[in-house]
Amino acid sequence: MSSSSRTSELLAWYDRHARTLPWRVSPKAQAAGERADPYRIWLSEVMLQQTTVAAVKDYYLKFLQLWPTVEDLAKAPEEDVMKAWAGLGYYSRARNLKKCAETVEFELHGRFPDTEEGLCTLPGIGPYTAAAISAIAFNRPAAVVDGNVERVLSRLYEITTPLPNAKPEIKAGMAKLTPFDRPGDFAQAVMDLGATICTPKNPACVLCPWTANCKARLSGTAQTLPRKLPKKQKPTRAGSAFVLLRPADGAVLLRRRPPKGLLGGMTEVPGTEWAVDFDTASSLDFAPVAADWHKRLAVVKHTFTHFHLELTIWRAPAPAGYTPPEGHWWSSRDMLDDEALPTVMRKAVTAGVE
DNA sequence: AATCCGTGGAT
DNA sequence: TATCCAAGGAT
Repeated sequence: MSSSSRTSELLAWYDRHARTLPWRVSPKAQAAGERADPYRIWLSEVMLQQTTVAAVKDYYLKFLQLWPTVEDLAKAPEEDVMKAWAGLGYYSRARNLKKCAETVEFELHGRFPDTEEGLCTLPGIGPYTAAAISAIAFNRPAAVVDGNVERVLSRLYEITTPLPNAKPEIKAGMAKLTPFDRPGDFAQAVMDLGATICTPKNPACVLCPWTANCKARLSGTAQTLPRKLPKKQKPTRAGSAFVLLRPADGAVLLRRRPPKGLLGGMTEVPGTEWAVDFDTASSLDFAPVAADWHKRLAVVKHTFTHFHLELTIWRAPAPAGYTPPEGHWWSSRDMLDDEALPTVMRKAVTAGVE
């Protein structure tokens, strides 16, 4: 079995089973002359970083409607971009998305680089995304390696070296397999295979176009691959959040988080620091204003990438004559949906007002 | 090199 | 309920 034969078998499978996705130009449409738009491919790839297709779809369509071209996005207020991204997570992606759009529009005459090297210099574009854009949007034979490809190839070649140590070997294997003809379709084919057939648990090997020459399948180890280095457990941090309500209409006091770090640049209700050894008893020392604070019964629980959070929620009506300090503002109930509130803060607001 | 950075669905 | 993990990148 030559690698070129494997390649054509998978492309034939892709011609029949390619998923229909909003950002994808199907093999049939390509045959009819339609070409991928680099802006749309880039936008989808950034959104898809560490994020499921299902979670991305609505955000992608919303972004495309708000900003149909890289010029539109480059000229948009960053605040609007953060609001549109709110809830999707990994908010540095949104800030880098905006920066990248500005670079492409104002320094590169509105055109994305077509090589991996050129793409890699742009904010928010790393080795995976550069290869994906190069292959899918510009038809260049780049070796695209994401989590799906790592899983599929570690099984195909029965690579037992744990990730991430196995990455160079997998990258080399993908480079060997990737054809000069239809490299973008091939990359998407391997990713579709990983997403629909060669899944982490209970892979559907009987449906796989590569089943006959998959080493792990033949030796019965597919389920156990890829191996991964053990990850350390998450500590639990605690803190308090303060939901201050404007007596007249119930508007909620909000403020902006610092531009970098966790939830950087996003909107929040005022709160304490989050720490493992947090002392809830002293919470009110950190309240935005002296008021008639009452602790809510429900504690908001939320899990981030590297820690669990238990957030105690306090509520109070704003004292007479209170005006929001610098960097704070009132958000009326019907405006809350439009704020750049990350999910944990939506939970906090909900727990505070209900 | 190791750590930081969200979220929600599947199991 | 707890864990995994999904089209990773920046520092």
